[in-house]
Amino acid sequence: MFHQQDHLKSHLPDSHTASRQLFHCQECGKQYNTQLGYRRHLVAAHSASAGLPGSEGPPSLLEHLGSHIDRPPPSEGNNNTAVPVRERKYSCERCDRRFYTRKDVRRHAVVHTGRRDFLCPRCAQRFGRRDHLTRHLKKSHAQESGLMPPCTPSTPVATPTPAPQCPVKEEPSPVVSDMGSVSKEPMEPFSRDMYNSYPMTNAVPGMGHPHGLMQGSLSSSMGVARHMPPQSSHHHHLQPPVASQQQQQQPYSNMARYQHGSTSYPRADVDSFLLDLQSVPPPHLSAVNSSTSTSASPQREVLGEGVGAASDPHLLSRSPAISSTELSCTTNMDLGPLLGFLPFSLPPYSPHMGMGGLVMSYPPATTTSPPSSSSGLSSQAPGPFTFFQPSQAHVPQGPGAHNHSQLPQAYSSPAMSTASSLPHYYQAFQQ
DNA sequence: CACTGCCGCGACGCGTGG
DNA sequence: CCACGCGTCGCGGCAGTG
Repeated sequence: MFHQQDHLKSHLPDSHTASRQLFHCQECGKQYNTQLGYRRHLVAAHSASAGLPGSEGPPSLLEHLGSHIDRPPPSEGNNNTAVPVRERKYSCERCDRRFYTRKDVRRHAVVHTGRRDFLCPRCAQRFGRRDHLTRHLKKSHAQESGLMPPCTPSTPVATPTPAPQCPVKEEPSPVVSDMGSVSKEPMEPFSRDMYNSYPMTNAVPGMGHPHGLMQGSLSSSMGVARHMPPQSSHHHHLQPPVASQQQQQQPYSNMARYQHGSTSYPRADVDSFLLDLQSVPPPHLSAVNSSTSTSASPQREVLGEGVGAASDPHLLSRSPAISSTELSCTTNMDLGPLLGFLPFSLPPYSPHMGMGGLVMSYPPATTTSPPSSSSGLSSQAPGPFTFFQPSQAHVPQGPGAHNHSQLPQAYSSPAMSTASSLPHYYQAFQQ
């Protein structure tokens, strides 16, 4: 709703076209989707330094951040302070940032890897940390889920999936490349190594790198379907100058909007996409996984199967039986792009998802539920969808059954076999 | 020591009032 | 067109637990 016409005008170009202008900070190279954002940045980050010396050129974002972080805290300023100085003895190999604890360093690694293994089952947003996903769910989907924040143990678990988290192991997220641009140096080598195991963009088309997705189905389903008038669909292919440059790293056409700090896809876009998705028969999903997840990307194995697969995620993920059920639904549509995309970026937006393994119980009310069904997806989709599955490990539980014990296997892939038993963070380091 | 989750801060996108 | 305020996300610090 826009009360003024000019508001609508300004809204449209900004929010629904890929061709919108990007604002580039000359000093640090950061990009902004909005002029406001750019201005704020200038004020906050460079107003003071405008006249200051010291800028030896545009520092990378990480370096820039590091400069702040490494700066001794106020109390630390003086060595003579009564308060014992706490030192950050653990430093990041990739950016020299220092942390108080080792675990902080590990967690920090996500910044470099750009990995976002935690996928929101409800909106396809991805997060690099579990707690971020938790927070997101609580804040953004609390009411939707109606029940509660999925994460809460209190959740009545019809389905053994208390945890909404769906670690999607594997896949370099769009952010990664973004990160690379931001933190030039440290990032480069690292990310490369990091993703050796999973070829980034083109190597494995089937993998459905998010980018690919964006270009293909996603873009079409997203912008075109709802936000954009049919004629404007071409916007998705337009590249902002900056974006084009990035495109090498990130195949997405729309990348520009999605990168930059926040990985989150514009909600509106996501919503529309999801809606679109709903309109599409779920079957494609199944098709996808068979083609992509299992074969194309071994790594991206299923995490854990939802309820059905609970007993044996592995089986589920590859189970022919399952696929057969899925196949029954398959259509002839060329879902390649979409499929590829799905696993990484979007969960099938349907109630089914929830049922399957997601921790959260979605309101059954979801209007458009593809016929195929509820039982279907959750149980059947071993493929990409499994990503959405809650690591059922959480559920049943016992102390023994815990993420780490089960998920890893699920994740395991030839390439990452060693990582399988490792915690998420460790996996991030796997090379 | 590892892992998880909460908290606070800073930053950005977006909608809206002036 | 500009500026403000809100909502959300990224990130680091840190406490709790096993």
